[in-house]
Amino acid sequence: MASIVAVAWELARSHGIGGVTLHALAREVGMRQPSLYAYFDSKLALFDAMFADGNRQLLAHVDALRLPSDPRNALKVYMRAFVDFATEDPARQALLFQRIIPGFEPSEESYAAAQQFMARSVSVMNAAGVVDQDDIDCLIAMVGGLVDAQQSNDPGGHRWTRHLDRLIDMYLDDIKRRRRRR
Amino acid sequence: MASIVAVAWELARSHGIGGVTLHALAREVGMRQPSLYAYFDSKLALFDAMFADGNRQLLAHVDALRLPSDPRNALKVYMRAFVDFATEDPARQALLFQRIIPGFEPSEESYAAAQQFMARSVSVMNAAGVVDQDDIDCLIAMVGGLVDAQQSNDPGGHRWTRHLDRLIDMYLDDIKRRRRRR
DNA sequence: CACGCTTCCTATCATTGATAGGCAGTGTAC
DNA sequence: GTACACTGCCTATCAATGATAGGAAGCGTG
Repeated sequence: MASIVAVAWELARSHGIGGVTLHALAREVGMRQPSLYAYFDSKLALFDAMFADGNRQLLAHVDALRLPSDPRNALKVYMRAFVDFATEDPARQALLFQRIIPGFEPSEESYAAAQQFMARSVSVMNAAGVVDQDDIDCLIAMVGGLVDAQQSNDPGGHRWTRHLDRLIDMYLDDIKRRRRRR
Repeated sequence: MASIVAVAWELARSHGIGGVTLHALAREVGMRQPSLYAYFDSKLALFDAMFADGNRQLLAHVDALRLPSDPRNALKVYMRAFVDFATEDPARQALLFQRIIPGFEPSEESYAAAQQFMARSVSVMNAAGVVDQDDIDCLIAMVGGLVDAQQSNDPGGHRWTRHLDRLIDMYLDDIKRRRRRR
């Protein structure tokens, strides 16, 4: 089952996440299309497994980081790792962070992996002084916006993502400034 | 042809942009599915027409605004109008601003409408002191990130979009500060 | 050996986008 | 007034794709 998911990722990388076909996937793993239904109840179930797998990859990616002791730098390194991960594989990014697949909604179980990554992110943000839910929301939206704009308008480049550190600095400074004002 | 596009938008609103089917669309306009090919060379051509139509709607929406004379407030009102437009109809937002449709790429002609909106946006940003391409990019990414996060995590709400004005202020202030520093 | 379980197969569907070819109505040229 | 062409829509049919039904081969256990 894990190897089927791995082959599915290969297909997604070469033909886009929407170009993954059960017939092609079955051919690639040396089976006939109906046999895949022994492993996945539906095509959406396959995507669900891929979603969970991708989030586990992401978690492993950020857990392998050696974060600087300075919380602000740690946040930068962490977010940079996320941005790199997201822009590295467009198909994966599409499945994990966009609503590309019509009708796809991650299962409770697969969503847990995503929430685990989210919790990890929040702890890094907290350490850097991003504590309020509003600020967490805004920072996430900003980073997501960078990734999205990068992917949509300049795939493979860094016209947007190169501003990541500056935007983080700007936002952290703004938080500090607001805190001082109170 | 315009009326077919209008019906297609209705279908998109009720079943999602991915749920638009040529058979259903034909039924809705009182024809058989193959007859639609007299108006659109393919389903992607239909989406292209919808893309152009949606961008014209957007352009009309922002052109109808009476912008405050203060450039900063004008930018806020303008961006608010955009955010409202984008979050108002998820299906339209998906077609216009996300890469939802596998294989869909707007035609040169339809893309012109999008660029027209972009040019309008840039002029409003310019007036507010957002001049460098880098700053324009970042501001667009931020606003897009808000819309995206809103749509994905809290559709119909305003948990993210309510921070729009504050983020604009923060970014404009940052530009001013950087300018002073030079 | 008989039974049951797993694994994969063949055959077949329904849906959907797309193509081929035809037919009725309408207007125009001669 | 008849022939012709053009427009607008139709029926019939395809190929691709996701999904289901039912069966056969292999394998282990009692």
